[in-house]
Amino acid sequence: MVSINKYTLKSIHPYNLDETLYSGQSFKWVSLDISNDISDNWHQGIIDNRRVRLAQSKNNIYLWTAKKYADQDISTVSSYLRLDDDIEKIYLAISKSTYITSAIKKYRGLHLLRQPPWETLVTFICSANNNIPRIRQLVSAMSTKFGQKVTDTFGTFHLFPSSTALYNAGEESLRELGLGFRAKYVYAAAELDVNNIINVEKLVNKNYHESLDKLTHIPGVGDKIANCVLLFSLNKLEAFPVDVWIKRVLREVYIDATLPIPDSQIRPWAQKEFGEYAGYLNQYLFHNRRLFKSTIK
DNA sequence: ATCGAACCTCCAAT
DNA sequence: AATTGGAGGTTCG
Repeated sequence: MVSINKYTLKSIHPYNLDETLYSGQSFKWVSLDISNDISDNWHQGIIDNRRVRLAQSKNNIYLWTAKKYADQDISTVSSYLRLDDDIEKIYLAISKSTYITSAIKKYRGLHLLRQPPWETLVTFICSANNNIPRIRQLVSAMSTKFGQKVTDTFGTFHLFPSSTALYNAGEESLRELGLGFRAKYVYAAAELDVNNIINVEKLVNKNYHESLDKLTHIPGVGDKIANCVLLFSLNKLEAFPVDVWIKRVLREVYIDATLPIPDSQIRPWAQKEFGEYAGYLNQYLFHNRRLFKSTIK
């Protein structure tokens, strides 16, 4: 009989688990239809090689896992959720407009994640010219087909496939999963990683600009996707992905005829304007503007 | 240098 | 019921 328990991860800073897990940084969390003494709103996901269940009540994050793995999982989850970010200090640094202070107020506790670099890279290559349900579908299909099968106390599941697994899979079978033109790019990224030419896992030790340069040398990875990888997995809080939503909100709030900035200069302009935590500001701008889309396009 | 179009696929909106 | 347009972008001409 395996012992399963719920563990508490105390957050000394405000945290909003729901907003964080579904804020377009990760595409593999699912909401469970299970309720128990702790919560009726559990989320299940995989971090590295471990499947975990998380819930929140007040300022406590709850981890539901086998006792045997508790220590390891607490440490993995704390890092993944960035529980140690001094978010109040970050709020002070990025509160540069009434628009952003109102977004912070609405989504207080929304955090960036610290995800595994390789799967973040592949996921965001798959995000190009694509919609969220399909990104989720592709990530799931790649895992089921090419990821290592694992059994835990909750049943069986598949890890996100390694670069070797995707390299061995080949471009054609990735195309068969529905990746389309992105199959070529994922395959190329796997090949560069396998041959030790560009290892995204190793970029965590490099600075922002060197990592950006390396990432954008991967086919299918431009400035936007590279900045997503830098921000969501490589711990570069100054990274600033400029997508259609960010462009929209910046033009609505900051940039206009009196401050004309060409598209190509938006990212460096924003980093200079918003500073070392520009990436956190980006996440709040994005989240706020995207959830507003049903009202105004 | 800069700027559209094309790119795979799926599906919601005509 | 068939067709078109677009989706959290990048590349190619």
